[in-house]
Parts: sequence; structure tokens; C-alpha cells
Amino acid sequence: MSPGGHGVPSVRGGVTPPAAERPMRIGQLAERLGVNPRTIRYYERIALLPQPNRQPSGYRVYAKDDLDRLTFIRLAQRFGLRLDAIGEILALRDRGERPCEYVLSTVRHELDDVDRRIAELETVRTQLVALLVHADTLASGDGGRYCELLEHQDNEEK
Amino acid sequence: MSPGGHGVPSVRGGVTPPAAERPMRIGQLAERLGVNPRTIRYYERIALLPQPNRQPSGYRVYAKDDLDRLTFIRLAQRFGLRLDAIGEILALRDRGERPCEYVLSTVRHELDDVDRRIAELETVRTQLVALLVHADTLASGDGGRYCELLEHQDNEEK
DNA sequence: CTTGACCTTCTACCTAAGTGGAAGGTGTAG
DNA sequence: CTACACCTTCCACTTAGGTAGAAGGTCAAG
Repeated sequence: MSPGGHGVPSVRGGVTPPAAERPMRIGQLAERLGVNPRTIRYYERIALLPQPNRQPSGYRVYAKDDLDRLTFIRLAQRFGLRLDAIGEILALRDRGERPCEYVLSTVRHELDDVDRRIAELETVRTQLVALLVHADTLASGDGGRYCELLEHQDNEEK
Repeated sequence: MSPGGHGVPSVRGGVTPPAAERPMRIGQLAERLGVNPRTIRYYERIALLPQPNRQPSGYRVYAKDDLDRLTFIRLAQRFGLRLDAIGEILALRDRGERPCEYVLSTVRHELDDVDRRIAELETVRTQLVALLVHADTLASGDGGRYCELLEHQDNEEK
């Protein structure tokens, strides 16, 4: 649980870069962003993140660019974008194109989808509430085939 | 695509039962309820449906009971219950217990869950709308690192 | 007899976004 | 030296609810 283990490799250059700039290994990067190191490897596997540089030992080494990229991925996720869409955005960016138009259309689709899901859930919610209200007025006495509650409600709907 | 293939086996008894009562094979049962026959086998595999009787050929034979049970399963699904919860209800019923209390508590949990999901989606929706509004006011000119749109929005939130 | 619809089983695959275990290498502290 | 945290890879598994393919059996009609 104690962080840091065996410390950061000594800085070689004459200047000491700020903490954010220092190369880090997967554990440090993961901890900064509150993600699982496995998740970072997963992102690399699905090509959201590029193949990182490696230490002679094989350890992955990350720099500020990777931190930014990963930060952007999580940001876009918070906006509800899926990893494949994020991948498209990143690929556009990597090719030097401005992805905003793509992002916009993705976002518009996402909005439609969210509206649809909310509407569905509202319907379900209404049914559930009706079910509970009905349960209150229904003292006890189950004559239904499986569950009077559900089946009665079904009849009401028709 | 043409229905019925080689017809219904001749009725053996002296009385002709109504259509709903006649034994049927998986295809007929599936078609009546608008489900895939594979789905019915799947339900059997996960023990939502009992092992059905079989013709000497091995074909599954279903009767009204199965139709009712399957109808109930789809009904409960429409109420947002998950298959494992439906399985519990069915198992209670099979043991002769009244599942309404169980159903109620399941439904209450489901309601909480639905409310939570709606709230989440509303938040996402708000963000998406804000994003689109911002996009309108933003003529063009991308100075952001990955996507000005998303990153600007992120700054607004803090 | 052939055709064709329907049925059987088995196994594997799908989405989405990861997580888990196992076996083994690395690097520093005590 | 050992201990220990951290790293590597590979492969499999998770959730939920199914769907798809392959190889083969059944049954009625033409």
C-alpha cells in the first residue's frame, strides 16, 4: 500500500524538470489518473495509446504527452463517448486533422441516444411506480398464475 | 419464410383442444411470442424453463404451461427485471411460495436503480447540450491540445 | 427419392470496458 | 543474502442476454 517503492530514478539533466514532466512508469501514471495499470495496457492494446518507450528492462516509460492523452481519454469518457469514438478522434488528431466536427457529430448522436434511453427509463419508472402503488392497495391474496402483481399490472396497460 | 411447413400433427383425442392448448414445437412457441427459438433453448439452459417433454425424434414439445411461463418471463422483462431475478421468482413459485414480496423488493431496487440511471443520464445530457451550445458560439479555430471543444467545456466545469 | 423446413447438439462468438491469475523478471532496501 | 514492490507477458474470465455456424436427424410433400 505504501507508495513509491524504490524511488524515482535520479535526474540526469542539469535542470530538474517539474514533477509533471518527469518520465514515469505505468504505476505512477496510473496512480495519477486513478486508473488501473491494467487499463493503461488495455488502452495500448486497443491502440488508444501508442507503444511507449521502454527502459532496458522492458518497463514502459511515459511522459507528459501520454499523461495528456490519457487525461483526454478519461475526459471524453466522462462526456459519454465510447472508446471506439475516442479512438477515431485521437486518430484524426494524430493525422493532424481537427476532430471537432467529428466530435460534434458523435456528441449529437450520443445526445439522441441519451434522450432515447431516458425516455425508456421514464416509461419503466412509471410502470414500476404504478406497480408499487398497486401493491399498497392490494392487501394480500394471490390468485394469479405466477405473480398477481405483475400480471394485474399487465392487464391494466392494455 | 412460409409458415407451418409440414403442418400440425393430427389430433389424437376425441375432442379438438383450442389452438392455445395444443402441444407445439419450439418454432411455433417462438413465433407466438416473437422470440428466437434459440432464445428459448437459452432460457432452458439457464433453467428459466424446465426440461420440456420430447417427441420420440427428440423434438421439444411445449404446452400451455410453457407458453404461460415464457409469457411471464417476457412480461417481467418488460418491467425491467433481470433474468436472474425472474429465475428467483419462478423458483419461488415452483416451490409453491408466493413471490410477490420478493417481486416487490426487486421492483423497489429496480426503481432505485432506474432513478440513479436517469439522474446520471440527465447529467450527461446537460453536458452534451452545453457542448453543442458552446460549439455554436465557437466559429472555428482550434487551439486546443486534442479538441478545444471538449477541453474548454472541461474548464468551464471546474 | 429429393427437397426443404424444421429440429437436434456442440461450440464459439458478440458487445464494452475492462479485470484476474500465473509465471517470471527487475530493482532497491535492509 | 532475502524481501518486497513493481514490472512483464499471455490467456482467460467477467456481465447480460443472447446469436451464429456447423454437422447432422426428422418429417411431410411432390
